[in-house]
Amino acid sequence: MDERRPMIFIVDDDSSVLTSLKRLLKSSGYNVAAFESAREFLDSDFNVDAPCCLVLDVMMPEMSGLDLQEELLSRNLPMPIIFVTALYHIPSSVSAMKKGAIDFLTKPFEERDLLEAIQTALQNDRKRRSVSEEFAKAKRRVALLTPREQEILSHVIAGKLNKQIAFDLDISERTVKAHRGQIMHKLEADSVAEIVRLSEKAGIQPSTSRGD
Amino acid sequence: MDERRPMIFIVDDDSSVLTSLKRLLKSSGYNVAAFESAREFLDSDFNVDAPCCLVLDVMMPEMSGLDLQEELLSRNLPMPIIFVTALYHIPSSVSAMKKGAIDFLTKPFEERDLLEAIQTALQNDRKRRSVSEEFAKAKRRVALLTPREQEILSHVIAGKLNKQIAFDLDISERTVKAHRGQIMHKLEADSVAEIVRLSEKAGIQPSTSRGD
DNA sequence: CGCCTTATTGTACCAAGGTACAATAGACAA
DNA sequence: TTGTCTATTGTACCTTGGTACAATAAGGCG
Repeated sequence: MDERRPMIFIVDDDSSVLTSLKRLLKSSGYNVAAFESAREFLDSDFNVDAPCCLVLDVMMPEMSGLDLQEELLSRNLPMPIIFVTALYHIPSSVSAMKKGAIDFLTKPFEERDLLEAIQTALQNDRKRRSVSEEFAKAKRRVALLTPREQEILSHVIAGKLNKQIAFDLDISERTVKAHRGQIMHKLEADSVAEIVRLSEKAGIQPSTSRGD
Repeated sequence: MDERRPMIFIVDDDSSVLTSLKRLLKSSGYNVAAFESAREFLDSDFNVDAPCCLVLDVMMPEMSGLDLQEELLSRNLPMPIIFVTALYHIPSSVSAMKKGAIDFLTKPFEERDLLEAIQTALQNDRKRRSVSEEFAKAKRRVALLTPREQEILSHVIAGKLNKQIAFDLDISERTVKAHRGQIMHKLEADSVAEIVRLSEKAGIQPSTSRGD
């Protein structure tokens, strides 16, 4: 369970708010990086290898907090966002929440609420990271297989007999066995059950009777 | 893909709003049931077997829309909710969204926005129903197995050899084979891959080497 | 041109899964 | 008590999976 210290990014065009938030979060034990604009944040290296989240002001010149959220989504850069705003505009808050924001706090807000939201956000990010790591690991494993082996794999996890696979691919049963041996070895698995689960995590679809 | 006609529930203490919403939604082709209070709705038979959602007013005497949302959640009665409100209160909207509301519309709202939200809500409900039906189906299948058979099953989907299962449970390999045959037959499966997938859907955990 | 990877196949053998044809024993209900 | 369900086990046999011992052939690369 060794884990890097969580990192909180803050983006707010009001430098006094930025400073006080920074102080608050640092004193709460977080690593903090503060930015005065969305652009500045986007140009930074926010793709850190630690659980993180973004505390984001809504109203900012040039690129608003909502724009930044949109930008991160379209670039497929997952980042839990906690909005803070002095603007009381329900459609904004609803839109932000629909797009996955963790919370939407109106200034002035309780420190406790922000810290709680951050806890939630970090927990989300940890979860997302672990799921995505699981997925990547499974993909890496499967990537060790040759295309032909992956083809055989999709038949194996469909529960087909070697005989059937051989027929489907028009090769000998012996060849299927050879590939299958390679698959089990490369995936470091020693049962069909294991490779079924691994394949599911990797998103491999079982072949449907007809050649896929 | 035969499916019952979607059902929209409306709860609003303002009977004129209720009437006009009812008319709008009926004319859009939905079945509609309207209620003047949360309590009335809760006392009704809203557990229909069709995709549905709830259009819910926030401000109501006795039990507010948010209270009703909370009540449904705590009773584990899933129902996509679209809030409509004349109250401009961001924390309410954020809270509602955090608790899974589909949308939170402020009056007056565009008909189009409501209809779109309803589309989304119904799509959500269809998805939820299909997932939950898949789950129930898998559970029903597994429920056909005797406790002992389920025990064997958890070992089988862990990828264990009959020999190992026999050792773990201190029975003969022949007995394991007998149970295994029963399992395959009752689950109408003809490969380990199939029962691994079925078991996953049913939430059966593979046994960890030690007797579970 | 050799070397490596990949795909293919063969023979032979053993281990594992599955089943047909059984029997025994306990629990529980009609 | 009798019958059914469940769990258990045995013997014998066949199928399937897996592997050890290979060999052949095509394609890419230094």
